[in-house]
Amino acid sequence: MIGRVNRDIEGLLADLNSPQRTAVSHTEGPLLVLAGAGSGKTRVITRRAAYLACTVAKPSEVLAITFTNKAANEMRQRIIALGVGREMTICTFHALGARLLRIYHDRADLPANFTIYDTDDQRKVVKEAIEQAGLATTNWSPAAVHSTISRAKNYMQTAREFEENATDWFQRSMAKAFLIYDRLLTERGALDFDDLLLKTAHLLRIDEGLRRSLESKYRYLLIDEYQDTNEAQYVISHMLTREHANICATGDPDQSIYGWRGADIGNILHFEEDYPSAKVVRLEQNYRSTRRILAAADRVIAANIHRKEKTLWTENDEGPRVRVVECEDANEEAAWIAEQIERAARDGASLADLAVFYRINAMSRAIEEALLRAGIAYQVARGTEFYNRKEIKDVLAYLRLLINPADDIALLRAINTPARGIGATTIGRLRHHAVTAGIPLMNAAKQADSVPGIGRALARVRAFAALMEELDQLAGQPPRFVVEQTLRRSGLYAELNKEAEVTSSPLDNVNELINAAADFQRERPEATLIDWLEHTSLLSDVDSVESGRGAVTLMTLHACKGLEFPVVFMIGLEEGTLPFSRSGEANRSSIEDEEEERRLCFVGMTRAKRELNMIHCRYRMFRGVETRTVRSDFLRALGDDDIDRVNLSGEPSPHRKGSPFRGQLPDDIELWEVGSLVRHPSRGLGRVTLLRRGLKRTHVRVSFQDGTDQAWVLEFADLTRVDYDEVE
DNA sequence: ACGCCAGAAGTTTTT
DNA sequence: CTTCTGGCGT
Repeated sequence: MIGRVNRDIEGLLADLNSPQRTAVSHTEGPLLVLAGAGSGKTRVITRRAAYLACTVAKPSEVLAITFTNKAANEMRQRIIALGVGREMTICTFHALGARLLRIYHDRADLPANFTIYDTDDQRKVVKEAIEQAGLATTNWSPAAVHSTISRAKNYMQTAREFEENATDWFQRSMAKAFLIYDRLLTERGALDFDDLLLKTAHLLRIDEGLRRSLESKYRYLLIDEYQDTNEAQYVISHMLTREHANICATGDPDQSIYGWRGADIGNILHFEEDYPSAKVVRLEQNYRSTRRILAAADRVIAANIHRKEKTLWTENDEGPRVRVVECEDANEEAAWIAEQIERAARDGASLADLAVFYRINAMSRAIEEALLRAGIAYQVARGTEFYNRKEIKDVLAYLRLLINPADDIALLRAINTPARGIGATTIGRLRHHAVTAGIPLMNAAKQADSVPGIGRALARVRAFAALMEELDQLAGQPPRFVVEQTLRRSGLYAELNKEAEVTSSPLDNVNELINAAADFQRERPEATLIDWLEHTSLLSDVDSVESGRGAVTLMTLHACKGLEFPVVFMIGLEEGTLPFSRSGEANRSSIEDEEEERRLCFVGMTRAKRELNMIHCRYRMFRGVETRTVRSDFLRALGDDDIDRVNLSGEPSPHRKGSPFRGQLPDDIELWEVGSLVRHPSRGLGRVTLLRRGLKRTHVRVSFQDGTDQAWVLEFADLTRVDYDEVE
């Protein structure tokens, strides 16, 4: 027996390089693995988890936290393949939070059946909160308020604290909405995504007994993508390792791309200060990409100032040159990619080897159309989209209401879908009754008899309440069965069948939902409806990506993190798109934002194993208007040597001298000052109100004659200075 | 109560 | 170019 285990341990270390081996065999105490792109990090983590389970720990004592469910599943498969039991806990921070809060709900002061609200639901609640706070939704966009709330929660700031820190009317109003938002969630027994982390972190802080017992249960903690953890996740990981300090963080500061949602790159940069006894291992040998790809990626990332120097090297061959392609517009871009893919396929490549990355989801459309036209199979990494479909949300609303009758958002969706003749007036009356009695809408519906003025609708509301009670009898059955019965008994199925003469896709989708429930049940035979709903709420976009499906993969640059493909196409290498900036808010794009964009570009480039194509268009549609673009500064960083530059649009390059779009400061820049008169081709005459010379760019703000303001990066603004005497 | 139409509004990235 | 909203008509 001992002999066998020893052989296994040998096997776990056998084909690793020296730093990898150090990381895998380090068992006790804090460990930081700074793993450059393609340096075999996944291999190290899985081996290390298995190594722990073969030497110092029981599998159930190892907790591994990954960034996505997909990563968790793959890791689990690999560990099982290494011959280690299935008892290891491998999940995302959010899933861990959901699980702990579900088990220890009474300590966390939550109902056992709490619902997890998705972005859509969260926004609806925010909207209600804004209204109840007496603010106008015209001035206070739910999306903006929501993102402020979310940001605060990511920093573990409660609504109360937010209120205490509010200095002006604007912040006090925001605090008001925040407080109401949280109250509404509580009333409905609902948590948002941020709460899953926040409440878990809070629980571990206040309940020392629980913290201790969890810490000793999970004696070894592994956290992947540590550079993308936020404050709440940081607290959770520290609470779980306070005494044994067996924390292994892996990540790469150069791949930190979630700062906008509260991720703090400082967590990984200051790991050694948090754990002075930390062992630090650097993985710098890249096994993934060709030398040329690596060199190109390095040239891009090297421009970041706030950075720990790191040298990635490889023994791989040089490979073909990186290609930079200029297209006329998005259609040409898409057509060219389709053509390249066709050719690659003819040459024997598998479609699964090819991927297209873009900065924003909206950019997938043109590519999809071109691939469709060419008859090329593709998959878009947008797993959550399926669950955002109307017909799917309709079914889920019933299920959520079954689990949690206090979920008013779910009731409002289900009560008149399919149409039962319960309209706005009746719902208004139910609402009023619910608010007066301080009860959820579902209870109000059950007491419809005592709702004043309900009239003819009484019978209909009663029928709905009866339906829910009938379904409630089934709620303990396996998910698949409940889904099916809900579809049948609610009348949704009949409705979709009727519609199917026009479009069958909604019907197909709900059937797909039944399959999804069945699959889940097969994976976890003991799973309840609650488990399945939780699972569906925590799905992420990449989770739907399957390798080996024989299809080209389309995804955002954020979604591609952690993956690799032999051939990569990156599109939209244009200022404003990559790096992304919101138009008219040039003054908001800070150095930090710009560096994060550069890291995003770096992440995309380092996914490529053999061929990397970076494409930019001279024109791109923006809100239905064809807009002139400027090549991304990231392409300039690549230089000209050793790069294949392809120009598909035969026309003269627009970047010649004299063009206002050349991305250079105007020749007479020294004459520009605040107060200068300038002319813009479409906006007319204006006056410079701000001129700020940054490290790399000059920002300018202009106030026009019509009273409007506009901010630009001067290099890219189509402005010319006008002398006073010209104007008179 | 519900469907249709016109007008406005809005687009990062995600658990 | 879409997607959502709100108002109006049936």
